[in-house]
Amino acid sequence: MPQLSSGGGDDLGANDEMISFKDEGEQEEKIQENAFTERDLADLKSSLVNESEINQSPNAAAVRRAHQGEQRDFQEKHREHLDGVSKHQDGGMYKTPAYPGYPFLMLPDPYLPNSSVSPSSNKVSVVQQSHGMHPLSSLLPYSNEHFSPSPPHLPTDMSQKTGVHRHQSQDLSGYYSLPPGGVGQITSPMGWQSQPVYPGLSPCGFRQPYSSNLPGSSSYSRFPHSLMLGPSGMHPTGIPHPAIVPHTGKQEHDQYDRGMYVKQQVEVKREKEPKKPVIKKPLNAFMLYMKEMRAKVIAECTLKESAAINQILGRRWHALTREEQAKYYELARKERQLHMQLYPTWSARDNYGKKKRRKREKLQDSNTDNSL
DNA sequence: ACACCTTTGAAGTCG
DNA sequence: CGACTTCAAAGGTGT
Repeated sequence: MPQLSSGGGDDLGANDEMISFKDEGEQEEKIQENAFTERDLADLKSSLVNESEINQSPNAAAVRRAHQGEQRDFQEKHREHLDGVSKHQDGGMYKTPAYPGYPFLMLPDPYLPNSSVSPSSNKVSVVQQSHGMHPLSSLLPYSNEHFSPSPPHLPTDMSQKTGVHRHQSQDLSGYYSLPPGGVGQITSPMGWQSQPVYPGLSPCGFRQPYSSNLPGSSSYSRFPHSLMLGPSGMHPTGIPHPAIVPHTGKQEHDQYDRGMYVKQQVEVKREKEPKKPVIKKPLNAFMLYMKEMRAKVIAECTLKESAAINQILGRRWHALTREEQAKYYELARKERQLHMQLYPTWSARDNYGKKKRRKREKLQDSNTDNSL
């Protein structure tokens, strides 16, 4: 498991099984397509192999359905793909320009092992613009300069655990023009608004039947300026902060993904006294990947159960190359940095006990039992 | 209404 | 320092 945060020693460049895909150009494109198909087939195989173990879970039926759906889908896709490959010259299922609207990945990847990564090598199938705007759009404002100081393969400031200080305005100001006073007027070139930055995009040739699923508000920057937020976590501009959930007793996971504007405005009216907003944890690499890929998996597998989807995504995550994963690790790292910058006093501890209260109570019960 | 499921990774806690 | 726990997203499902 590649851990970029593990001190930079991770030899992301030391690609073992994927090294054979390093060819450039069209050849690589074809090969990557094949790789994708093979990966999916591997997934398919593993799903078949793992079926017995999956059956043991309560979600077995759902998962089985998921796998069957995936299997069916993959088989069809594979068939199509084979046809496509034979016809392929100007792009098959995964055309090169499939990600024209994903600026972040269009950026050079100096933090990747092979900074020579060509645009085509960025054709991470996972990174498609299925949303109105990329969920990680908060990171779009990051400039290349931010990446540059880091070693080609790993940033030196990866040591959040060891050395990252909460205040890194110096660091951040490199790509966020921070006022002396702190995180102020961070202006994003993309804006946080989910403008149809990539209008009509249908990358990867994937159908996008999720318009209802992907409202315009789905991808605001996760961490805009908290300091500018109003009492309800609302940015003065009217843009809510994705990491801040108005405390409504129960945390709304989808607060920022589904009509949160309206929702929050209604709540603002309803709630007269400002309640303490809940600042959520920054998403890790896998969470970012899941967020990105969920819709795709749903489309492919006609699944809805998140548990099953997450299983698939977990397998696909492992099937990713290190380079592909590295992008998400880097995004996650930046999310954490930004989170730290925006909420210097926040700690993950703050949200402890808000979800698994029962477990804790259970533990406490057992403790008290022991003490008795 | 709310916990659970399911995944990985980060961060917190504890011994 | 290692092992363990909790939370982050998501939405169907079960109580």
